[in-house]
Amino acid sequence: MPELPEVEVVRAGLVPAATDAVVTRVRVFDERSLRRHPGPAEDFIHRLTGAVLAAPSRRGKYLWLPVAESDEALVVHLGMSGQVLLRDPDAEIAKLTRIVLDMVQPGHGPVRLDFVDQRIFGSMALDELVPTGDQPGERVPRSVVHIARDPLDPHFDDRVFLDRLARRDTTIKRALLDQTLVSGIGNIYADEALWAARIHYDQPTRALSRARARTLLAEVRMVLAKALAEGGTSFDAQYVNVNGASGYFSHSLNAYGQQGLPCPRCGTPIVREVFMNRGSHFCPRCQRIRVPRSA
DNA sequence: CCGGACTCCTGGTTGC
DNA sequence: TGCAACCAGGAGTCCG
Repeated sequence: MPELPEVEVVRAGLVPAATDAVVTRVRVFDERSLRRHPGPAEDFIHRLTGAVLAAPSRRGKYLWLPVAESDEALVVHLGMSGQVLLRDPDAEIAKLTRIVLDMVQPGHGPVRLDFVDQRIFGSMALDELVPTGDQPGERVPRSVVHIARDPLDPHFDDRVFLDRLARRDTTIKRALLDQTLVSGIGNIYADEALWAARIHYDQPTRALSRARARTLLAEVRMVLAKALAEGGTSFDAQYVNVNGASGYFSHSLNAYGQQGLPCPRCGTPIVREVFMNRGSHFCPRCQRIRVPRSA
């Protein structure tokens, strides 16, 4: 599942081909990929055709391409299975392609942007850019306003995050996956960061000390940065899958999907449990729920 | 504020 | 070999 590192790899991969590109043609093969667009496909096509795109931005798992000299942006969310591919305009269109943008980039020339999405949880949409309020001049799509900054954002405020976390009466993995508290973390990197910090996924946040919360945040950053470094080097220049088809960096996972395999730290078999309708992978020895003595 | 249930969706895998 | 059931889960919404 694309999480922050995968989306960032896509964003970075799009910079040379999409910045200053003119959209010359828009094809929508499946309108369900426009579920979040406020209008019919014809509206999407009409407004996007002829638009000049600016450098792509990202917050958490959301990616957007501002439309130059306008208050709009093309918002892309990859959902569970979305991919953004840059192709030669003459290349064959793959089976699960939902939307295709033909573009011309000065210097780069003609290029085709394919939005491929098997499960159609992802989407493209045109949305209004609005000020963030806390950073002068900064704008994000309206549909992204409620998303918290991600831990790799230079304006992410550790203290604010730790304060908000401390006030939450919930469990830690639920909090990590709450994109309005901290963004960019999905199921894989939540499990990986919790493993690294030796915290059980169902640990009540009320019983999590500030020191351990700080450690967890540091591990989240490390896990994201490491995946980003690996993903960032795994795709080459031009007409490649900018989504990095490299299996989401699965070669360096310690807990996610490792059920039955020995914990890299202590050798105890990793356990998988269902939590929040998804798998949670953890070491039953290294990661135990801790409760205060008074509780 | 919190959590649970439900919805969206389909290719690949599993099980009979 | 055939086919149905099951699984993966990001995120929004509704409800108690």
